[in-house]
Amino acid sequence: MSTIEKALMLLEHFSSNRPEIGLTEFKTRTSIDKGTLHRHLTALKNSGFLEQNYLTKAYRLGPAVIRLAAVRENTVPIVKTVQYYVDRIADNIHELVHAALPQKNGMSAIYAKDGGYHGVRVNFDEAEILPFHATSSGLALLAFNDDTLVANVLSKKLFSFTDSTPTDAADIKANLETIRTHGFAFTDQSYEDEVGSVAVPFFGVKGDAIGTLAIAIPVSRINKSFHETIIKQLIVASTELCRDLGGQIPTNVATIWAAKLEV
Amino acid sequence: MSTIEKALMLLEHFSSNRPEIGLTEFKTRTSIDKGTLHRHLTALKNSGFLEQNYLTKAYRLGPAVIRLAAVRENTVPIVKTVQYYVDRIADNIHELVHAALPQKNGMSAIYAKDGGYHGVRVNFDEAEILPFHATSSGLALLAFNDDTLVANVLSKKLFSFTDSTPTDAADIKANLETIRTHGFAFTDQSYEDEVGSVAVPFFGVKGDAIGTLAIAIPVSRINKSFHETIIKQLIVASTELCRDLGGQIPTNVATIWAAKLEV
DNA sequence: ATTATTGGTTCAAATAATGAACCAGTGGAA
DNA sequence: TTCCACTGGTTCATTATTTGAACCAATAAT
Repeated sequence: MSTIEKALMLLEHFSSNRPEIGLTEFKTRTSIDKGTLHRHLTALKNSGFLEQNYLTKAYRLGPAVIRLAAVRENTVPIVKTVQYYVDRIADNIHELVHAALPQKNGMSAIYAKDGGYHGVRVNFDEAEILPFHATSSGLALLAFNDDTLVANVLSKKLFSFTDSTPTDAADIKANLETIRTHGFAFTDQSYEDEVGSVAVPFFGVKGDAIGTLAIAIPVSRINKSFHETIIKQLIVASTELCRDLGGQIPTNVATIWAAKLEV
Repeated sequence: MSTIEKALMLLEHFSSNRPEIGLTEFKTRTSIDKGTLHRHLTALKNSGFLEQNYLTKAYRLGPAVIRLAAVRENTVPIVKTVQYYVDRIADNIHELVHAALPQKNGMSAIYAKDGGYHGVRVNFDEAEILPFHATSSGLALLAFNDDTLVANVLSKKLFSFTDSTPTDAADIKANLETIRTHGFAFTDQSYEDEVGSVAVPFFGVKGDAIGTLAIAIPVSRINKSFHETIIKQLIVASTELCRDLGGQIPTNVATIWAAKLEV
């Protein structure tokens, strides 16, 4: 792996829950040598990707990422486009809805809205990395993306987050096949206890999954008819979203989805 | 310079006006060897910072920057905070207002609003790099930031964008001194012909300039009383913005600004 | 006063980056 | 069809950078 990739991997450790990370914490999290780490962090700082809390010396993300995101969003306005649909679904079904994009080691929610007025809520950390194998977003993306990504993900150690996290590569492969025939993915407490989720992919110009729309619900509130409602909402939204983004829904997926909507 | 920094410098070439760049175009723009370039671009692609147009093979910014910007904005919500003030000023004075943050080689507008209903408008490319020495944003930031940044900027070749671009280091140093005593910066067609601009800094926790609020106007519409109005608006907004961000206005600046507002 | 913990630095050894020359595919132009 | 020019991409010996164990300095805790 190149030095560049090693350095950029460091940025993956930041999330809304962990906005600042010191040198020593990086060392424990990555088991990279302190000298090397310091050099990399300094390089990222010099490039504006990190800045340092001048009191604690801990590193946090810098202003360069703001500029780049603005350019990216001007080029491919996914976030802006996605917001409309997430809001709409959240308002309709009164649950936590989010859209996520694939990153190197999992999905990252780029926008979320909790349309709920329930006592029990799903806790959600925006911009956290959601592992591919344990979340409906991740599985939905894997199922409709390159096989190379699947192979890559399954070749690594699959961490177990709850008692229900699937960690067997063969099981997951079989599940992906099921997801492909159903046109959506769902999980039952595979990432967090008491939380289930449903996700559909949305597609890019090549007809490959470029992101997902998903809903997370306390398992206590899931039942069959609600499940069906959710899936229909997701399918309709993803279809419109693909149109907005100039993406192409693969014909077999389009057929499956059309059938789901008729029921 | 480290390999990491060299690779990350490549990302600076992207802007809203130039969202996709191919290998050969990179080569002409950077005069880095093609082999090296390809390795770097691939590393950035593997890390999610770039992706490739599958038809043209040109590179564009990838989804990783979206996630990082979301984390950064959750940590330090500058963009969101700044929008309110930019909008307010734009609505008041009916001109093009923007807020900018320092990057490695210049300022980058993170938000802009054109409050104008004029026939003549200032053209503006969001997320473009605005050179420190030729724009009021850049000068305002230099004047109220570290001397090391100033030295760094002035040590490089100062490109001339118009006949009025200041390119003499001594002249600029003198101008920065003036800016410090006035509490704001202005330029007259130093970056684009027919366009003048005024900028004030806003400050971080250490009392150092961390960004700027600025207004760009066709020179034909500038006159003394309008100039004064603009400066007052900028000063008030920056003061409130610093409060919102937990920043500290250096006492000497606060004194100068207070005097300006009384006139 | 002592120890543990933080961030940061050094320099020989190990490794990865470099770049000139190469290959392969595509789109005209003769 | 053939040729040329222009893409993006690859190779491998040479070269330069990265690496990491040991070190330093400053601060916080005992």
